[in-house]
Amino acid sequence: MTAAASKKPDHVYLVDGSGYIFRAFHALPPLSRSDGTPTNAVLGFCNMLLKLVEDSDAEYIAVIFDAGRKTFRNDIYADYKAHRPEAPPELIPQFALIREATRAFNVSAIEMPGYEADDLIATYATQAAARGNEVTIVSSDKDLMQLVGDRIALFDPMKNRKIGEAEVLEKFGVKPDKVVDVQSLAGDSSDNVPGVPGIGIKTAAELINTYGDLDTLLAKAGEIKQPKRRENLVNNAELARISRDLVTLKRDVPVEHGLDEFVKREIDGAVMEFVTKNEFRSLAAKLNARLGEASIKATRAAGGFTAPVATPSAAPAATPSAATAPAVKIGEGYELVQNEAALLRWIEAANKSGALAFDIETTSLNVNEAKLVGMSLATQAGKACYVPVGHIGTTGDLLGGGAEAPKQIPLARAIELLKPLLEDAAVLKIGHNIKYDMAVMARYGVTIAPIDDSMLISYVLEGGAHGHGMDELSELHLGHATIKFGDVAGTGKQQVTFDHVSLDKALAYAAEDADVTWRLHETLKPRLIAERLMTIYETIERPLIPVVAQMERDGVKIDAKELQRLSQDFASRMGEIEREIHRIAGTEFNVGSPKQLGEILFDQLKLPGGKKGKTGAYATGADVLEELTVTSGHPLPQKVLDWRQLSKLKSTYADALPLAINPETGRVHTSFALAATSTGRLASTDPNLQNIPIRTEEGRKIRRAFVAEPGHILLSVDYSQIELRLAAEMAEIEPLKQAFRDGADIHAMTASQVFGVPIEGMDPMVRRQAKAINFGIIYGISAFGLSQQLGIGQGEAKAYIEAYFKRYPGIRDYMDRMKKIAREKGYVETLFGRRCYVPGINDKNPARRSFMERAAINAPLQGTAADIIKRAMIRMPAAFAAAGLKGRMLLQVHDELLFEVPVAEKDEASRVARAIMEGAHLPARQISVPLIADAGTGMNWAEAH
DNA sequence: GTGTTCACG
DNA sequence: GACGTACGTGAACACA
Repeated sequence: MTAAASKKPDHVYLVDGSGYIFRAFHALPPLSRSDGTPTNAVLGFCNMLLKLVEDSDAEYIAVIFDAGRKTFRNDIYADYKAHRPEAPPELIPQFALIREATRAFNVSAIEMPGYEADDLIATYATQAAARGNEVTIVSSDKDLMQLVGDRIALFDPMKNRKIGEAEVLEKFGVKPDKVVDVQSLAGDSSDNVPGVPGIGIKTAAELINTYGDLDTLLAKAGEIKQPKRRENLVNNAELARISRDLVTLKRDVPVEHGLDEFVKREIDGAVMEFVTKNEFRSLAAKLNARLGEASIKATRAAGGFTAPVATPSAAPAATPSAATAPAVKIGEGYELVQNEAALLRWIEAANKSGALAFDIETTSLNVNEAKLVGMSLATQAGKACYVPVGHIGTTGDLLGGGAEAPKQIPLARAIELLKPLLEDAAVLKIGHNIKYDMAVMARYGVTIAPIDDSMLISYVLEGGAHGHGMDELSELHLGHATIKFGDVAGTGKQQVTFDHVSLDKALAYAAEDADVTWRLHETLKPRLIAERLMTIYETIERPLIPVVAQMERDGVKIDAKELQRLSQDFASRMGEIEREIHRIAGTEFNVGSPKQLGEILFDQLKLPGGKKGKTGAYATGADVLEELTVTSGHPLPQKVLDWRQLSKLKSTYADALPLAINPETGRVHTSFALAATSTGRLASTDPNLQNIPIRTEEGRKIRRAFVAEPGHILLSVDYSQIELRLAAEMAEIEPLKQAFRDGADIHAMTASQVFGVPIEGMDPMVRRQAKAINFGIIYGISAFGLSQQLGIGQGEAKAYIEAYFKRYPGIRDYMDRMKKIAREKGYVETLFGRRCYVPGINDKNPARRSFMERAAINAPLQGTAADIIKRAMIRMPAAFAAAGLKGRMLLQVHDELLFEVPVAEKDEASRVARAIMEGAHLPARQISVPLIADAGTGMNWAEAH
């Protein structure tokens, strides 16, 4: 035994497998294998286990599971855990997989019928502590807190923090040995432990601290002053005792396996089979590297090499202390940089390494309002620092306790020192959503280049599979729970801006972000080559960053006065309509409440129909109200529709947009999200300028408030029918392609081909139906969808689709092909090779599956169109410059680009923009139908369109 | 925080 | 044939 030989006691890790799976399942984004089996919790578990095996000082490891729902506690109290809902269906297959994973990692998986995992953990922890071992229980279950002691600690793998005596005291208000007493009184609604009514944790702790323990308290319950509390305690003493039996963990379970069986074993090749089967690509890469390393070491050792083997990470791994295990690497050893000498050392290190991860902290997520508070740098995994430049001390409470502004390098000086590095062409700057850092730093006169972006790399690799925020990716690829912003700056009303955060907290948070960014880059960048996605990243996503950043910075001019006039007009008309609605309904109610409206329409007025959705509320959407106008002839639904339109226009646009005007520039600066959609499109937020009204006359009034500077005009250039053209191309619909080449009326042609009517003198209704079919093709047509769109029966819709397929067999082939590819690979591809993941394509729920199938059909079309306009955007600034144009590109709305150009440039700018857009696919791809872009100009956006 | 509704492509 | 639908977004509001 090693225990006797070494001074340090052996370290035993007991992992609460059942607890982990529930928490990981809810904390991690949904992921699944290409056969549809969900795997998010399994991947989280594997990452956690790997870290434990590789990075901790564990001598013994076991994972403990619940064997079944029924335990001896049900004999004590039949309702124990009775309220527990059934596990969600996506979780169920993961239980078995996690046991499988445990064995694949060569770790003991322990369970025992009749006992909960918690009891087994209590038993083993007690045994191990008794023989002098140190015990870490990996779990965030508060029920295990009663076990904490000198030799036993908890480690919360989701929050990545140790739970010792201090944390238990914080949670329960008592030391670990009294936790049971507090729980017996307070009860636990999630486990259905009754406790004493009216007593929560706060009160329970107060009582136990006064009386010492539960028995003494119950014996002296009569002395308690508060009458209600006294009565409850006296009457429910037995309930408290039963509760105690329920929450007290059994430390003497007659276990079948001894601690010695848990001795840590090395991971071997068996694990690869498991991770491959479950399609854990980045984990496989990590394991491959480690297994390779291990086998090299073994070979060298066998060959008698005596020289030390160099490891890739230069820093020797520190021996993990009990306080921080098992997450030793991320989050440790960061440096707070408060003087120039220290900063210069980091700059030198970055120059040497040729790359640095860079991240800034500011007072706002909004680029234009953000003030720089600090910068963090990482120059290798685990080597990171934080440079505060704008901290203004902490705000104290009423008793004081606030702190003075801390020592830091003056902002201007820090920027002066860092600017050459950030602009150095020989040093790669890696950021996570670096567009933000670039935009803020640009305001301080720094132009960051060259760049890489770990968020966009992740987006190119796995767009549509999950989100790409740093927190989520850290969990996914590094198995590390990052410190959350709310953890350092507070949440809700107490949240403060980062300049008020204390330096120690700021260091831990900010330096970790740079460290994690570095590691994500290290993990993900090589995959771009391995998975043949480097081209998408290097020719589309990365070059788009500065282009979009410039558009955001330029912003668009808005006529606030005009919007205020519109708002007043809308308000007065809404008031009139509202009075009429109340008069017709016979009661006053909130027209804006779908619930109240539904009750008025269907319960009170007894209008026909009235379908309740899954939440039990009547549906009152526009389609329902329009239908109701026809079927009932009642005037109310139309009034509500009118009111809703005005209400939408007023609150979302007329009132909100003026508030978004930046006082310094006098313009509105949206933010384009580069990694938000599953298809490659951009998304616009804060405010969303991609959904400014245009379809109705009232709505167009809003668009008129988007104006050009004096001496300028707005130029709008949009692709004509781009997705349908791409459908013709990608589905090889020859007649459709020919029609586009001929510049024919595409919908009339479809009508002619499908319904067999001549184009000359065609009924507009017939053309309209054909148009709906053409749109349907892009969306992954369904009989139901088409019937809804056209207001016809499903049978009729089905017949149309059949006719279409018969006429154009290519489209059916295309649809089947996309579904097959999505099922087999989990993603579909655009013409340019962008992957669009379609998770859930193999779902056993047919509704969800159909949904994902239609997404798989649509994504290559929508995504290719997105690729093309992005290529155009990237070329636009240079094309304008080459033509001597001063015009600026302001907005992108999926198939449209909006420019602001000097009046004199009107024609030339239109010509250049159209040429760039129409040739954007070249030379990378040839498309056998022409891409057409139409240009329009005007004093405002409505005129230009 | 979730669901409904509606603005856009 | 099941099951609930056209694809992709973001913001405001009501309600829990």
